[in-house]
Amino acid sequence: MRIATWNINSVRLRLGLLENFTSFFQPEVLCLQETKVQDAFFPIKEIESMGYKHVAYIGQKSYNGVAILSKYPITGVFSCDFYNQDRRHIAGLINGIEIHNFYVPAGGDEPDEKINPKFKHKLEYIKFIQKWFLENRKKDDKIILLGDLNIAPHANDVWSTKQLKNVVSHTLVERDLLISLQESFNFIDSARYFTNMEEKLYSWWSYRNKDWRKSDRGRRLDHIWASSPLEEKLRSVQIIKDARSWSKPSDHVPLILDLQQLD
DNA sequence: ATGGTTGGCGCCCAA
Repeated sequence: MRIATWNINSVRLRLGLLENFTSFFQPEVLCLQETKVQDAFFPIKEIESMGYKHVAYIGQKSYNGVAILSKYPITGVFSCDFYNQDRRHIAGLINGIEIHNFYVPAGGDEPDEKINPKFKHKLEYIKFIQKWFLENRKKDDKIILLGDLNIAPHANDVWSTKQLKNVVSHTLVERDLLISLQESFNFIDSARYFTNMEEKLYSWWSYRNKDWRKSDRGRRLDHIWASSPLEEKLRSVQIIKDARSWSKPSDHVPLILDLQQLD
């Protein structure tokens, strides 16, 4: 089974790119973040015509919004309001795996929770996710946790760990919280499972860099984690870097995880 | 140290 995640930064604006991506890479399951559309206006017909007959989505006007597009049935769909009314989470069961799609708050500019409520929100959001999994799920459940987690946890998940140490997404408090969430539930960081820690890995390049490929000031903000019962099923991970140079791109590129056919 | 760009919406906010 091929599972992908992509912060698409407006699903309606990028239906053409979505069509190109899905027809070329053929993910059976695709999780989107920042759909930026209310449910009444979600482009369900267009997405069904791309082959995704099972779609779960929850959105709001202008901001946030998440969706799961699937070629297999989705059951038990739910969304947690972890903190406020933001539409940042949707989950469902597909082929025996519970898939959790997250859009973690970006956290604003100032990495100080005393003066920046957005940063406080972000830290609390990660703690909330951790608490929820520890209280509601077991480590031997088959779970995929993926999405735009808006944190680059390791030194080589950013272009310069020194220059970004006080930049929201790579501060020590964020990195520690994300790694704590991962380790407390024995989640496997699938991209790092297949690529050693010394190698740079990015999934996001700012719109503000004129020549993003040349400067290559990226960050790995998007993740696909698997619970330990899925370890033997992990086959490969791809980060579709070329997507950043498509016409009218998202600032995030898709990640793809291939799992061995599940029985 | 600063500013750079994008999307959605509506005359600015969030990223």
